[in-house]
Amino acid sequence: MKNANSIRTIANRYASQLQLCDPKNPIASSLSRTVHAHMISSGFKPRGHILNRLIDVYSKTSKLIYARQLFDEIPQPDIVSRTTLIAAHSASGNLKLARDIFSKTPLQMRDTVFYNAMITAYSHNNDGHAAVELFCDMRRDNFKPDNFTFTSVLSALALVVGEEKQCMQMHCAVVKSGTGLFTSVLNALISVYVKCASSPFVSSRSLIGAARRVFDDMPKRDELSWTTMITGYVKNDDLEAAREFLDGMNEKLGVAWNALISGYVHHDFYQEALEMFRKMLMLGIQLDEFTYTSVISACASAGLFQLGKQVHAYLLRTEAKPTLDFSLSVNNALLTLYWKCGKIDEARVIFNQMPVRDLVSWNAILSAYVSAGRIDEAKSFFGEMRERNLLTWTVMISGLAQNGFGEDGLKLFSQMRLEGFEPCDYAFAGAITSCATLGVLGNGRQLHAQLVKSGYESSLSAGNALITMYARCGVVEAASCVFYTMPNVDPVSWNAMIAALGQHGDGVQAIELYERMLKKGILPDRITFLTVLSACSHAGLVEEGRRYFDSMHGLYGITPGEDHYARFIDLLCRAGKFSEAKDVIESMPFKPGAPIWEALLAGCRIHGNMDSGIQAAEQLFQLIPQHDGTYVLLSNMYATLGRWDDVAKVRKLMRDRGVKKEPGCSWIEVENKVHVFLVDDTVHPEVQAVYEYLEQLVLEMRKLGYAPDTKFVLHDMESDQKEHALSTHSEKLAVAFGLMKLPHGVTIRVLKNLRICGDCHNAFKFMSKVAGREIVVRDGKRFHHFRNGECSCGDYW
DNA sequence: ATAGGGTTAG
Repeated sequence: MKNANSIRTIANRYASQLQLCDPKNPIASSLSRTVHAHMISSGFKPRGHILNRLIDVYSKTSKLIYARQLFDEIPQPDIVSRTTLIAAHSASGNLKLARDIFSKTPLQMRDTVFYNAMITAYSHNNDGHAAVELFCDMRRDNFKPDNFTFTSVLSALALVVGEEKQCMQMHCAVVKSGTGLFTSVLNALISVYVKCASSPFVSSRSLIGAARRVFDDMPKRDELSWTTMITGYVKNDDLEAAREFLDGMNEKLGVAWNALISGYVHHDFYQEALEMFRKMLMLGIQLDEFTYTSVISACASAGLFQLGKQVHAYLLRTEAKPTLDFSLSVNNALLTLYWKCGKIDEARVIFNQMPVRDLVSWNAILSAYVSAGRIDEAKSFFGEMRERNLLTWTVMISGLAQNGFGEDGLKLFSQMRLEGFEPCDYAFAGAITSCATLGVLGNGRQLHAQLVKSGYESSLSAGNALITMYARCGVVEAASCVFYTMPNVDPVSWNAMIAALGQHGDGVQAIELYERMLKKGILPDRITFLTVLSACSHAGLVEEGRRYFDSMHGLYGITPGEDHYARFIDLLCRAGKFSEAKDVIESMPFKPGAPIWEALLAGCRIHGNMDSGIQAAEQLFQLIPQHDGTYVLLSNMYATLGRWDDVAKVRKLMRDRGVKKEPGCSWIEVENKVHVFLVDDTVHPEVQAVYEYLEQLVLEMRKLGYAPDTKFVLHDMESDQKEHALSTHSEKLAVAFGLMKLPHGVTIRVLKNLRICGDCHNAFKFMSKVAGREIVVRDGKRFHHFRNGECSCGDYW
């Protein structure tokens, strides 16, 4: 008897000692260990609620092993200890062990709390379906769900909900169960409605309305209720309603303010975001890492470098000791601020100094190098990365594509898949852009098919990339097909399609499309004008071009940049309006740079306007003496005038100055109508010989009855120094007729790419098919005749 | 309950 009493006293003492082991208490872990040790040394065997309490404390202070040990020593664990351990395993993320205990527990032993623990376990580990399923099992087995059950299952449902019906069913169940007065249940219900509203297959308005009604009918609201509604409106793009709610809140809760600030930032309302930040400061609302990261990110997107730095400085001054997590996210935002404001090296310094870095930090620096076109650094940085995600690959692929490394881009795209990443639509867009820069239609088509197969058919970014790809590969029809079947288009799509038409010489159609865009109420931007001006220039639409140029500032308030002026001048000069072009140059608000003089020189070359041409060339020699294009243009201008001595002089000048001719294309006009594309004439030091040869060919063309306005391509196969690919056609000049329909740039890309592959034969097959014209390739005495993708050979003369 | 990397058009 005495013994039993003393044991009870001891037990009570242990119980109260364990009461002190609140998991929030920093010494809880060691204290519980001490108490437990004392039990063992004094021979006290914990049982019942003391044992459960011990298990609970262990599991909540990340000493799960001890908890499990204790549990395993119990011959027949009661329902409380089982419940406790399920919660413990759930907290450590081990769903399997939790489910083991659950399934080994006989039905007659179970109770509602036990089910609640398992439902919560699923919910916390993001397995919404399992949680909902278990909830159904539980009701089927006649266990009565309580308010905790509903809170758990609703938060699980919020993870997976996709249909309005599910929301309504659960709502009914809540009402019937009589738990519809609990704030926590109703909060969870609101969040179910809100989450469902953001799913793409439902009408968000009616669901957010349902959430609103739940909110309005609540007997008691807490901070969470308000915040859930506010974030709900933010997520459903109704910032005004969110703002109304925030203003209706009595308490000024930082979380709610942060949510709205982030909403403003995501919708590009940077001023509003910053305004709220100022107000928070004024009202003395507690700022936290979320506030700082959002505000710095707002500054980054708005290009407010100084302000962003000030916010950071304020943070360092006021926050006593930011935790590592805190500084991580803020530093990540800071990295973006720096690189978006052009301070790439400074961003790298911050990166190096960061105490902790994560993938976000690495991706930010990768984007920095890519955005600056510093591809070598981007490549080596990418190589250093130990961990990569979809975003990493996407940034690198599109970075390569945009900087002219299409082949590398495609290689990386397939490597990415080999490493087990399913490309998202942005990744596809990058790969498609790679195809566009290479002019490889077959590859592009394949990607298009894969894109559709992966379910990204209606993706905006991929669609826009496809338009450009098809256009650059010479199939405008496919480009317009993509454009007209896209479910959603944006200004980028319009620009891409206008450019596609313009590049193909369909200037009138390009302009018509532009007019249609205006009628739809879409505002042109600076890129629209670049494309429209090029299109006019291409089609010789001087009046229209002038009108559009004037409307830029007059109607749309866009100040023309140097690139716009350059295109306008190009337009005027091609039309022979040199005096007007000079007036424009003089009226420009800035000193003319290289693009302006290049446009002038190009026009002079076409019209044989020697005086202005030389003048422009001299300016260019001063501005960019090593630029090969100037020499080519100048020598072509002399060639147009038949002044072969001067051509030779320019060539000599080029050699003396050590200017290397990049492989590429240029063209001259012979007798006003015949265009000749030259690809890399470095192997012909005597350029005169080439031109004489051309003249001879023109005569031959005439004899053969070709129309005098036919464009043809002169392609030197041998000139590709880096390649081994000396195919059958490699040593001679190849002349291709009938490429009018292929835009200049495409011709270069296709030739270059196929030449790299060493497959000239297929290059011409390809072109004959795409251009829909016949191509004749000279190869010594032999000729190859390409027609509609087929080839026949014969003797030339 | 709130935050921090990306894409497409010239």
